[in-house]
Amino acid sequence: MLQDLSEQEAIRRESLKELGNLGINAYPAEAFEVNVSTSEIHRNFPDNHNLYQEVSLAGRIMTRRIMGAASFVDLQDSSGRIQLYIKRDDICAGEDKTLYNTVFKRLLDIGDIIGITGFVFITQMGEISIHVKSLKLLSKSLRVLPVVKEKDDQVFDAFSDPEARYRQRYVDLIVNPEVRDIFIRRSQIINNMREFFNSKGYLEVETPILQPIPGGAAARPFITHHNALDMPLYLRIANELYLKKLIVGGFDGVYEFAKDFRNEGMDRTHNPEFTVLEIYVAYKDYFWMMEFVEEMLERVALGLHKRTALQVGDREIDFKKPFLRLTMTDAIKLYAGVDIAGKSEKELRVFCKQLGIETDPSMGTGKLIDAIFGEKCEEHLIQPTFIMDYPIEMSPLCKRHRSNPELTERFELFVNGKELCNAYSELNDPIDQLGRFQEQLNLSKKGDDEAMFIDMDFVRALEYGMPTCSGMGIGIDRLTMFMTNQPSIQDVLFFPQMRPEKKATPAGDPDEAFVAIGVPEAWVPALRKYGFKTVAELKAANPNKLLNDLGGLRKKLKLEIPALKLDEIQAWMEA
RNA sequence: GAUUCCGUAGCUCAGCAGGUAGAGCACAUCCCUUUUAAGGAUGGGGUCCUGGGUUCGAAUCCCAGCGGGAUCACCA
Repeated sequence: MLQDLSEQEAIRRESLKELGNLGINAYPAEAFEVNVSTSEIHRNFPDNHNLYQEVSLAGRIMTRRIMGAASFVDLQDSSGRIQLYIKRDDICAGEDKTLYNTVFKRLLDIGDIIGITGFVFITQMGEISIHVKSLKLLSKSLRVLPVVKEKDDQVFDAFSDPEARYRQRYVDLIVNPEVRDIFIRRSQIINNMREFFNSKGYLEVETPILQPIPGGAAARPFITHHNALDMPLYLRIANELYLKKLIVGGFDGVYEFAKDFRNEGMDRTHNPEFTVLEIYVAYKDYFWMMEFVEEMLERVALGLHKRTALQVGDREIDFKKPFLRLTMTDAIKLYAGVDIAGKSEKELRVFCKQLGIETDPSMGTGKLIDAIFGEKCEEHLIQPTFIMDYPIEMSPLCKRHRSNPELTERFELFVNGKELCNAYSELNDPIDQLGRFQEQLNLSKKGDDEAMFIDMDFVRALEYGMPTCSGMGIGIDRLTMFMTNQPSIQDVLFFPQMRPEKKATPAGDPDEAFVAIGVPEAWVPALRKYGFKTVAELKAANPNKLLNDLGGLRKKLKLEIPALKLDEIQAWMEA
C-alpha cells in the first residue's frame, strides 16, 4: 500500500515511526481527563479572568503558526475552537527540548489529536487563548486534512466537493462547522418532538423493520430473504399498520421515529432510506390532529429559532399557528380551474387532457385526481397549508368523510410546495377496510405496482375493535431541510446513499504474472508506479537502467523492501 | 430515465487555436520569532477519472464507460 501514499502521507508515517523511536505511543490506551470545553471558556472567561487557571482539554490541531521558541495552535474540540500558546521552555522545563523542537514542531501535524493542560489568558492581539503547560499526543493523523481558512466571514479553500463531502462525511464534519450544526439541530428537532409527545403521555414504541407484508403505504419495497424461515421479507415502507395494532391493543397514544425504505428514485428530496415519525392517538379525529401538528411545528420552530418565521431558500415561511386549510376539491378548483366533485374516471381523464397532464390506463380516479393536484396545485402551497378531504381511492386506510362517502378524512400538510405530513381519521371499520384492500388488489391487477398488499392480520385486529383514532406521519428529513434551510436531503443525512466508490484498477498484467518471472511481490506495486503495466514491457527494459531507477524509487518513496541486485533483474529478463 | 455541466497536486482551482503540466493553501529545509486566512526565501509533490480513437504528438479534439452536481420526468 505504501506506494499509493502521497508524499505528505509518507512523511506522516515517517513521523509516526520517529515518535515510536522516541518512546512516544501515538495511540495511547489510557483516558485523558478533560475538565472544560472550548465553548465554555469562550462563554465564561470574558466575565471573569480568574476562571480556568488549571484547564485540561483535548482536541484536534487545525492550524499551526510556528515561530521558533513560541507557537500558536488552533485546537478544535466538539464544541468549537480555541487558540493555544505553546512556549518551548514551558512545555520543556529542563535542558531537553525534544518535546518542543522535535515532537511538536516536526512530528506533529494539522489533524493530530492532542491533550493539553494550562491556563487561560488573553494575548496581546486580544484573543482568548490557553497558555500550555503540558502536551500529550492522543492520536496521530496519517491523512492530510483540507485546510479551510476564514477571515471576516470569507472562507478560503473551502472543502466543497459534494461527492467528497458525502463520501467522507467525517472530513466534512471536521472542517465545516456549519455542517455539524445542521446535524445538531436535526437532533434538537427530534428531541423537541419527543418531549412534546411524552408530555402528553404517549408511548414511544418500536415495530418490525423486516416485514412479511410491506403495508401502510403505496411504494415499491426492498425485498430480502430470511434463510432459516426460507421466506421473503420486506424492508418496511411504513409502520402504520403495526402502530394501529397497538392502538387495538389498548394504548392511547403510540409513536415511533422509524427508518422506512423505498425502492424508488433518488433526488434532492428522496433517499432510499429515510426517517419518518408516525403517531397514533385514540379517540381523536383529523381535526384534532391538525391542531396537534400546528402546535408541534410551532414548538419545533420556536425551539430551534426562537421565532416561527424562518428562511427557506429565498422565501420566508411562517410556522405560526393556525395554518391555512383548503379541501382538495377547492384547491383544484382554485389552481386548476376544474371542479372534480362527483366526476367519473372518464370525466377526469378529459380534465387531465385539457390541462395537459399525461395519464395511463392503470390510473384510477384517485391517481387521476392526485395527478391534477400534483401538477397544478402543489407548487402554490408555500406557507404551511393543510389540504383536506382526499378522494377515497387514494386513501385505503383512511376513514370515510363523515358527510361525503366519496371522500376521506385525510389531510396533508404542504410547505414550500412539498408534502410534509400525512394524517387521517383512521379507518376502524373492518369490513370497509377489507373492501378497500380488495380495491387495491384490483388496482394492482390493472398494473399499479404500488397498490397496497392485503394484510389480513391487520383486518383481524380491526375486527376486535379499534377505537376512533387519528394518525399522522411526518418526514423528519424534509422537516429538517425546512428547519435548517437545506436544499438537499443529502445535507441532512450523515451518510446519504451513493454508488460504491470504485477503485481504479490498474490495467495490465495481474500481480501474479510479475511474481511468476521472479519479481518479489513487494516490488510489483513499485514497478507499476514506475510504469510497467505488463511483463512484456518489463522484459524489454534495460536491466542496468532498471536497477538504478528502481533503487532511486525505493529511496524516494522510502520503501521498506530489500534492494534489488543486478543478477536478480537479469533473471527476470530471462525467465 | 432525459438533458446538461463537471472530474488536473492532500484541498480549492487555472491551463484547452493539440507540442513533454501551473497557482494559492498544505508539505519539506531555512530566515523571522506573541501570531491571527502570519510574513519571507528555496524546494519536493501529478496514471491531468478510465478505456479506445484521430494525430508525428492528446490534460486539451472525438467516441464509450465510471463517478458526481444541476434541471426535468417518475415517485410519497
